Amino acid sequence: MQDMPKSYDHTDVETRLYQKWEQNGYFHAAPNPHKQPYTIVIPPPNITGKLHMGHALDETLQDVLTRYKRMSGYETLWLPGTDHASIATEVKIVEQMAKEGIDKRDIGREAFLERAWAWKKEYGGAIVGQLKKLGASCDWDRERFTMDEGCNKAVTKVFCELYDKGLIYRGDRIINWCPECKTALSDAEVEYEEQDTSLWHVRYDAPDGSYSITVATTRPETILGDTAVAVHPEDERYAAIVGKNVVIPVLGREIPIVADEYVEKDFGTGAVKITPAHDPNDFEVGVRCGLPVMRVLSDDGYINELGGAYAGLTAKECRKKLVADIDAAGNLVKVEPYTHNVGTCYRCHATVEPLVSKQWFVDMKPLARPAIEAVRGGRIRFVPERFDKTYFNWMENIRDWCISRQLWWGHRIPAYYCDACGETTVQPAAPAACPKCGAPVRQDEDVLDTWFSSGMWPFSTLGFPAQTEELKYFYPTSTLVTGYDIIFFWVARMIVFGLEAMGEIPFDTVYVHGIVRDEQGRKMSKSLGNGIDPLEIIREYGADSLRFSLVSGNSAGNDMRFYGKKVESARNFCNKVYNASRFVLMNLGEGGSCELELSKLDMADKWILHRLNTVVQEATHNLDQFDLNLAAQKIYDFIWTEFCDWYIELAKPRLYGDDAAEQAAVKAVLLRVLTDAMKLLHPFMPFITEELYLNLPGAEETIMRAAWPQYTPAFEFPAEADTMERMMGVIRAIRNLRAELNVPPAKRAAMTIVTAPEHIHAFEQASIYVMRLAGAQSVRVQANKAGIPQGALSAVCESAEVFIPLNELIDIEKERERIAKEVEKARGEIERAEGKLSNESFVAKAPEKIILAEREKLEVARGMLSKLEQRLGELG
RNA sequence: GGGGAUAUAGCUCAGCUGGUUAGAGCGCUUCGCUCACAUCGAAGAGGUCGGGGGUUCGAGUCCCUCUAUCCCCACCA
Repeated sequence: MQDMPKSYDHTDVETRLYQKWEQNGYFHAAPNPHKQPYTIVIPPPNITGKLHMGHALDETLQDVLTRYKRMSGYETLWLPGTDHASIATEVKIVEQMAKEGIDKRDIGREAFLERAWAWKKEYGGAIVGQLKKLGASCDWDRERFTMDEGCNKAVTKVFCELYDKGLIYRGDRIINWCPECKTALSDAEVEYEEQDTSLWHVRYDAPDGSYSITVATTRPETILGDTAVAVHPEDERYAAIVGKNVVIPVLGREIPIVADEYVEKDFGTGAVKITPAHDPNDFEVGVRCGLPVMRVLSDDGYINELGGAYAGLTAKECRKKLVADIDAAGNLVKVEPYTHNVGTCYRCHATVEPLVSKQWFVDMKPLARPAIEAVRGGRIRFVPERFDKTYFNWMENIRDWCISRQLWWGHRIPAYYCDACGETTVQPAAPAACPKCGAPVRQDEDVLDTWFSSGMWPFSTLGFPAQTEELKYFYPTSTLVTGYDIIFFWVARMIVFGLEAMGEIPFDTVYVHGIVRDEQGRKMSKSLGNGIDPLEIIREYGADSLRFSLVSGNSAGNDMRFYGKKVESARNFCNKVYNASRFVLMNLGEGGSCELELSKLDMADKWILHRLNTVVQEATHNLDQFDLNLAAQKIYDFIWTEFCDWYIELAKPRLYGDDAAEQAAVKAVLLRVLTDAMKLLHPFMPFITEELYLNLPGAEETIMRAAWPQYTPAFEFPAEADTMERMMGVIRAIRNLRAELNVPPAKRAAMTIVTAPEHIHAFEQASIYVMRLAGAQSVRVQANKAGIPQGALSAVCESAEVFIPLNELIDIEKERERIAKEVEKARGEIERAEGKLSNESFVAKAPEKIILAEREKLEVARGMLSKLEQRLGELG
């Protein structure tokens, strides 16, 4: 123990332990005799090959719960979300391809996949390594739970089942198209951002010029695809010309004027140009009015051959040129500035183009109903509760979900087309030939939305559709931890698919957290460059510090800011914990372990054990309620303030004394409290607690499998704890007096404590503490003021008055000021309590307990006031 | 347009089912390197809990309202 350095070296400990844990398999589920399943499922975050703060928060919260549950005797299974079809990994892979000079258009899909798998594993593995540095205990080595094996089967199976039920269909709809990624997107994947654009007003004239109609648009380039102009059926202004034609300016094409309820009479000119191929509302109008669909934009964002003279231009170029041409033709009525919400791709942030396209869709309404019911009926609970509103709001207004993607990464759609007869076959395994005509078939080139497959995570990772042992044992799982930004993408879909495929909820609790922002409260983002690399923080301050700072000081569901100072203070706490252990180990001496004998305990021992009991109960309760921050705060305060600042100091006089029995008792208490404190702290700070725990006598193989501290009835010492608190009050009062009057710390004095007769005995016993902690040379306890030297300083506190004969040090003016301040305080308190007690309805209606407490407070304050006033009188 | 959140010490935030003289960390002031720890210890200053109503014996905590800021969803060209 002598060779323990003075300050804690997290680098050494964390590096050593994480290697050891990996070797010993401690990162994996611990065996447990009770066989109570408890599973935490982790999300497929946007892994970029690099850990970011969002992950760190996610993983930390999950791991805190996992470790706590494990120590409480539950079996835990922590599934990695990192190997799934996460989008950003694909980005990484595409980057890799670019580096190797591979163009994804040039290579065959199968060949690509093979290489991509290899990269995927490499990058995924790197992430898991980083998570382990954070202390996160995930089961990466379960190869069969990876996407290509188990998950693909699950996804295919569910897809086919939904298809057979008619809930998945293929058709031409308006979808969101990302011209950058060249794929369709679901509504959820579109992010709207406000952009300053213009509103162009364009006049469409009658073929013979006898009438005209003006429409406004934010996307003039879509004029190329106009197939009608619409007005409201009851709009008298246009009633006469409905059914007639107008000519599209510049292009010269004639289109009809139609009437549809969708148009609002009072907005703009009351007339709208209709482009069914490029706007969802226009598409609907087109269906109702039987309009042709004319798509003028290609997949990569260029105007196609239907654009005539404009073909080959980008949408942006086309807009500029067409507007100029319309202006030249005299049909541009006006241009006004306009702010408009423009949809962008949540992945690449390119402006998405709504366009008509043949895609696969899920009919969500029938699937949403049971999913809503599961939450409404309380079978699934959101923590904090308010997020169920977000969930309902989305689920109740859900629309068909576009699930096909033209990406390179993902589960391939199990649909097979026959070019000969046009038959489509949907089944899990590829048919050898077309079941209808026997001709060869080809599989759909598209893959599924990553969130479609992620939605099956709770059971696809457990082997579904095979009825594996894991599936039977762990499904339904219990707790899901994720950020609120992922509720729609993932949580809602898991609930839907869980109920659909398994007939059971996937988990019973969704613990929702906020996002980590930078010091200014801004979202961390690549473009701002304000992201903070968790690994750098770990390197500098340690994983334990990072974890603790992420868990403490903020409540569930709320965003948090990342502060370097906060991590620093967590680091300081590590050092504190380390040094407290160092102190205990240095003093345990040879032989180590000592039995805790209740009969030998001193007042201070009983106090700290009593407090330990309370903290164990409260922290356990907080953890069960998912109030992780409250648990962390209580454990922190207990260790730092009560154990380190008070108990260790209280222990010293007896530890350094010559009474062997006393020493043994103190050592036993120190050991017990420290051991339990390490266990309580372990979920929050896994590395340092493991390290220190293993050094303690009586430690088991690892703290991870140690039992969570329990409430111990034998440690209930309310009376002694109360006396101890009183003594602490006395010590504080003396310290205050010494500090305020600038009494030199070295100046020790013979003090006299005057207190009520019933406290004399206990206070006498505790006098060694006053000597040690308040700088007393000797302490006398008595019920009256006999024998106290004239003009001694006096410190007044709730249960006693302490006299200190340091007459020569007295500065009358200062002392008067100090006492006046205290008098003020006491008077305030008396006024408050009297006010309450003189209120008849308070006395009549408030609970007995509260009234008694108020009377007690009043009593104490009055006692203090009279002593203080008397003292003031003595000072003249 | 619909839904939600937040407003508490200089800063960042806690405060569980209404009852403490309203807490923490950082910052600030004054002391102190006493043999676990200066990544420390001791003492202290600092808040009419956004404004206004209401319920209650009692409200930071419940209800209404106003103001400010933020988020999500939907979206009228």
